[in-house]
Amino acid sequence: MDVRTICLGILTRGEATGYEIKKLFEEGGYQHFIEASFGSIYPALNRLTEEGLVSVREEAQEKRPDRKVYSITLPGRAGFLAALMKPLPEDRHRSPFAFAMLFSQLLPPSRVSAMLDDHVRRNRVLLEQVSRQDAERLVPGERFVMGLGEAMMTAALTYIEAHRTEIENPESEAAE
Amino acid sequence: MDVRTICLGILTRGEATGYEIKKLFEEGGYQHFIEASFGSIYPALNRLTEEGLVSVREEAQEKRPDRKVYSITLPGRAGFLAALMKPLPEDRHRSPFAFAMLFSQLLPPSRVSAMLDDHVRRNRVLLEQVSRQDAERLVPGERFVMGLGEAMMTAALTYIEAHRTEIENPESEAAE
DNA sequence: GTTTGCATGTAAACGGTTACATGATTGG
DNA sequence: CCAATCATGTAACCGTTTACATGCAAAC
Repeated sequence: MDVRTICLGILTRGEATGYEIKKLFEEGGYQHFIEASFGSIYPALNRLTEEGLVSVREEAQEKRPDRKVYSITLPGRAGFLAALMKPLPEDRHRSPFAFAMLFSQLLPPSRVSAMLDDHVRRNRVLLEQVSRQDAERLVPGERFVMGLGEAMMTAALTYIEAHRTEIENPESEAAE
Repeated sequence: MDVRTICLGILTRGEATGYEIKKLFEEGGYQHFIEASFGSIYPALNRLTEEGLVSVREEAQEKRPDRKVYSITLPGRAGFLAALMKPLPEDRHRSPFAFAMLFSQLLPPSRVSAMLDDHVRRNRVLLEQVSRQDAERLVPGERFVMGLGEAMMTAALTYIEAHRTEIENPESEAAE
């Protein structure tokens, strides 16, 4: 799912600036599944404007930099819907953490523990950000996605806590 | 985690051809966390060879194309370890599926159901591939990672089955 | 007879990240 | 005083994907 489509989707919820879109990626509770950087958002928004899928309104502000507020247009809505109607790209979960764990026996146990701690910490932060969202305010789709993220991260944390000793201690023999 | 490092890691387990490395990504039980295409594997292997991190042995075969069997060298092992000792890139879970679900109320219910079915099916295939691995043969790190993948995918499937009706039926009112 | 498996590679295109540039204001 | 927040943007770089090229053998 490219940044253009993502921006379009966010704008179906209401107008926003590039800056606000980025914020949403950081604090909206979607962090687990989507993200984008300024370097991709701003060009995407400009291109969408050229193509007439969004419109801009420039707002001068005092004591704050000027902002460009983007709104989705009718062709934009149609284009977004069309994008969701064709086959979605596959999900991809790229995990340097999991990759590294594959080789735990080559690493000093302290390094393995540090990686586990780090991963657990990160996951907990994400989980908190999800649970901080006010469920009342969300549409069913959002509730569903956040619940899914919560379920997956909770499962990961539970699993890690239950099994980390198996790779932290260079076990000699397992009694099976 | 770039393809170079991934190839290096795989080769710590024993020699392999580019083709076999790709296979491993498809059937090794890591699918959930790592993948790479031929277009990135072959150039990576060539570069690693130039840099002396791996060595090649060319094998002529009858009735099969010739193959290049790669082995990791001592500098290669050192380089790999060094890569795992420095801070890992963050995990990223990019999910066009989750993104689309955010907008379920804009879509025809049949489309939402189809997306859910599709996602469930894909997850089940992945899960099967993981459980097909012979745990006896795996090192602890591998068992850990596959168990983690299993836990996360199972949690996702369970969640989806329990909550899909909430976005499949355009609920009028929720009784909270 | 067509698809699948084996096997390696290249080139172009793509999408995205990172770093840089600018600059005022507010909070710690 | 320094860091963070608000706010937009560009350019270089990077790694990867996609499509293409080649070709035989076995299985269906």
